[in-house]
Amino acid sequence: MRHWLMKTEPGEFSLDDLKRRPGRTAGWDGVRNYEARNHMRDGMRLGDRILVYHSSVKVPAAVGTAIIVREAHPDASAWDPASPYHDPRSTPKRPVWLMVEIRFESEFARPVTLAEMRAMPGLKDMPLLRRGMRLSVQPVKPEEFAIIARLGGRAAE
DNA sequence: GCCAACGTTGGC
DNA sequence: GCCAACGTTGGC
Repeated sequence: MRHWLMKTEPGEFSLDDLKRRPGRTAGWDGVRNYEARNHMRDGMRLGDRILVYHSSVKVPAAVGTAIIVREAHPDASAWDPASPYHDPRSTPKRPVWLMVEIRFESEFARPVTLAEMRAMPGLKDMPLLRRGMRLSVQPVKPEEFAIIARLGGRAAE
């Protein structure tokens, strides 16, 4: 089992939104970056654990966890002209963009802020902490996942 | 194929 | 709101 971090702007879609969905699941559509797509396609497998991270907010933070419940499949929003994620290069015959489906697992007792992560020696190699890192789907080491889960007030398992 | 210009991301 | 960093685009 691998571990990942997925960014989302809570104004668009938050961990709370995920929790309120029927079945507490959601398709993670709208990823329009090749490296992120390739992580979903080549790396993510059923049961992998996700850190859900809220970006573009006053206090950016990891707020909880989720699990992959469906592996990469075509992202239909790409060929929907009405979607903000529309990309005419992608068609049902030749999909360019992919999505996974995730299910809510836990909400941290308290958010683990970016500043807090920067202060933890055990997290210093996380891509998230690198200057200018914008990748919205990133691999996370099991140790890093455990540290963050513990900071958030949740047993690491 | 190079690379400058441009648009976007996202912390601060 | 600023702006650094990055990915993408398009002229050549």
